[in-house]
Amino acid sequence: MARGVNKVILIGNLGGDPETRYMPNGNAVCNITLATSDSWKDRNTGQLQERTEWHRVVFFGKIAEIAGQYLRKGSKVYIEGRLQTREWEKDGIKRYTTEIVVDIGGQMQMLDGRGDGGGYDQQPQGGQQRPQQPAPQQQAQPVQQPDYQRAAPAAQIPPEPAPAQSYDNFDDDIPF
Amino acid sequence: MARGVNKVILIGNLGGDPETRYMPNGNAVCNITLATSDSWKDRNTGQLQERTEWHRVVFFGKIAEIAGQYLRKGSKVYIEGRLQTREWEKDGIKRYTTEIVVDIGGQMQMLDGRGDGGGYDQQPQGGQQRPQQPAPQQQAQPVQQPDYQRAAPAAQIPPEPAPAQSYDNFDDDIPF
Amino acid sequence: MARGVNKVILIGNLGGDPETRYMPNGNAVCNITLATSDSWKDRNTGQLQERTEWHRVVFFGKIAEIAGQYLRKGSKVYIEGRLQTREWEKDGIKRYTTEIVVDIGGQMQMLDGRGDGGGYDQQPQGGQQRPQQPAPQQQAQPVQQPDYQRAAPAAQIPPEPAPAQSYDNFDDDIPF
Amino acid sequence: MARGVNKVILIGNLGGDPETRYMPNGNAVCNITLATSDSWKDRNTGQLQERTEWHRVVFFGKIAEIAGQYLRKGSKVYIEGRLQTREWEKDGIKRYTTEIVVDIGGQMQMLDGRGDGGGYDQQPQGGQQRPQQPAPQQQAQPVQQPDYQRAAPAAQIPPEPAPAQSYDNFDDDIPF
DNA sequence: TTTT
DNA sequence: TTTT
Repeated sequence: MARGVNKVILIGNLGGDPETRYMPNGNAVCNITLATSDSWKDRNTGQLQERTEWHRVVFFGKIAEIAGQYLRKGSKVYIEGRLQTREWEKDGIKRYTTEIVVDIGGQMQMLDGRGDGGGYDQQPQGGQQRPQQPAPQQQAQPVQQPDYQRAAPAAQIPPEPAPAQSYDNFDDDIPF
Repeated sequence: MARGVNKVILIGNLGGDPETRYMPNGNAVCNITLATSDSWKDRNTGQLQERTEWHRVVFFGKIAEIAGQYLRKGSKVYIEGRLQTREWEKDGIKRYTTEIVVDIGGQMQMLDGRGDGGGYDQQPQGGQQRPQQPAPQQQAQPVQQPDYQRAAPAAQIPPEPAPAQSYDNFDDDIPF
Repeated sequence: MARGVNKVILIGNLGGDPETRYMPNGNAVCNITLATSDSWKDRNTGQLQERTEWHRVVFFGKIAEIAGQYLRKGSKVYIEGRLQTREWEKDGIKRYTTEIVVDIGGQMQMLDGRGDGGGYDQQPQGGQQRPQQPAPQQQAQPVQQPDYQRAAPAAQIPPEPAPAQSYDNFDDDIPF
Repeated sequence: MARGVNKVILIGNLGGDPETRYMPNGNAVCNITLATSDSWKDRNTGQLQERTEWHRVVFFGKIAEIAGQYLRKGSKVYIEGRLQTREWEKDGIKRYTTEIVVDIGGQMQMLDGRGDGGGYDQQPQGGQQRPQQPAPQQQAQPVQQPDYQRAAPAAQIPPEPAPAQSYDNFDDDIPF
């Protein structure tokens, strides 16, 4: 149940390799940082400005395993998740960090054509090793290039023809 | 698995009561039409123009049951689904209809404060009756105001403090 | 120009009245906090859990004026913006706050049927007064229930007929 | 103004080269077809199924010129637009076609790393020639790899640190 | 810390 | 008609 909508959609590049860890129950958690960039012309100087926004993304569960396996530093990726802010403390001072959580309700889509992470290598990424005991059923699953969050579509789905619209009789009062 | 993203987000009002039917296997299918409206000033005449777009939305599965149960003509609703075009034939002529499919990968959120459909009555909606034999487990589920597609969130969730940003030292070259 | 996508979509309720201020150049800035809620059943205890996520939303420009004018504590609203993290300092310690920025590239949509803020009163909201000198042209604009970000649509817009799909010949291997 | 939300987000590949035409007033219109694919395992046979959905996308205005210039058959692209259904007639029979309209309120983002269309060549695309008389100002604009719909961001935007969350004390009742 |  |  929910009262509200909390949705984040990002397309960006990884600032570093993903970091995957495992919880005591065997569930995976994978962290990445994602850069999205804007550039615009300064109104006064006319100079081209650029600004990069960095996002903290955390994957949970099966999607975390695949993120850790296929993404690499530099990978371009589509992310759909939700905003979540958590509290932490340093030197007795409370701080807050906002993350984009991607779990069963989210989506991840690699955008590097090759089907790899677009990164440096394809070795299973380092970091904390998966505990061997728990959650053996997840290891068994041969994870291919995934989707997540995609139900099987309905029965038929033919392409949709129709003549291109004629705009010849349009006047100035139209679509833009 | 998916190679691509196919997402539709709508907020609008139902043009009529939902129509729910059941497939041979007991699964529910619910159809609604949804109106979204735009208005704008004609560039030439300066007159206020209005245009309503009508969308065909089809729910599948458990979310179809809840849509049929809670939505009514006039209800305001948030919909998240995917585009799908299907072929059909009339008088030997092929036609195509594009619908917004909402199933396990989608979301529905009622936006009428009361928690009912915002519509005329609250009687279980008519139309085809659910077959009594199949899928009895779904009848057992006491469906409250639903969400769908929402995993249990992470552990803590504190409000987030921070002073409002000072914009006093801003010049003209900013956010807009 | 952009290299990436940075989009946030929220539907929630305001935790308090909006706070509007004006920058030296006359541009408005409006801050709100928005709550989105999730509830779910604890897997172990079966108890219903609830968690509220609080979001800091900041409007800029014309949309800030309308947000400040129409939204109130408790208002339900649809927001489309982008994530942005800014640095600030307290007691010599750097902190970071993530906000959802809504400006010309974003959207706001009130979801309280009445067309008012759904809140307590309809008085022009207090807080910092608008400076009288700059940007007088914006005061002149009679702001109705707004949209933003909506181009005039194309010429015609008929409702769309088509027979409902027959699912009678479906087997178990379908849409969900 | 709008009463409702009508948003489509697609990531897919072009089925053919874009077709650009110009309206009498000099405004560009560009049509593409976009494929999004799903694959899933048949529940009964266990076989991998695939289904491609084809979308008709129409760009208007400046974004149409850039789409026509940079996109090619096979290009991967992110699209944000709105649903619109238009009526047309053939043999005295009314038909309806649903398109995704991308104009000033939408967005386009090329996802082929190279910065070209990812397609076959980079020659200015054929089709109807732009009329030389009207809208000369648009020809003057040196269109680079665009964004659209992106306002200049706020003043500062530093990266956001914080220690990675410790999940060691988590039990089974968490994020997924 | 990414990318073009 | 695309892509992997």
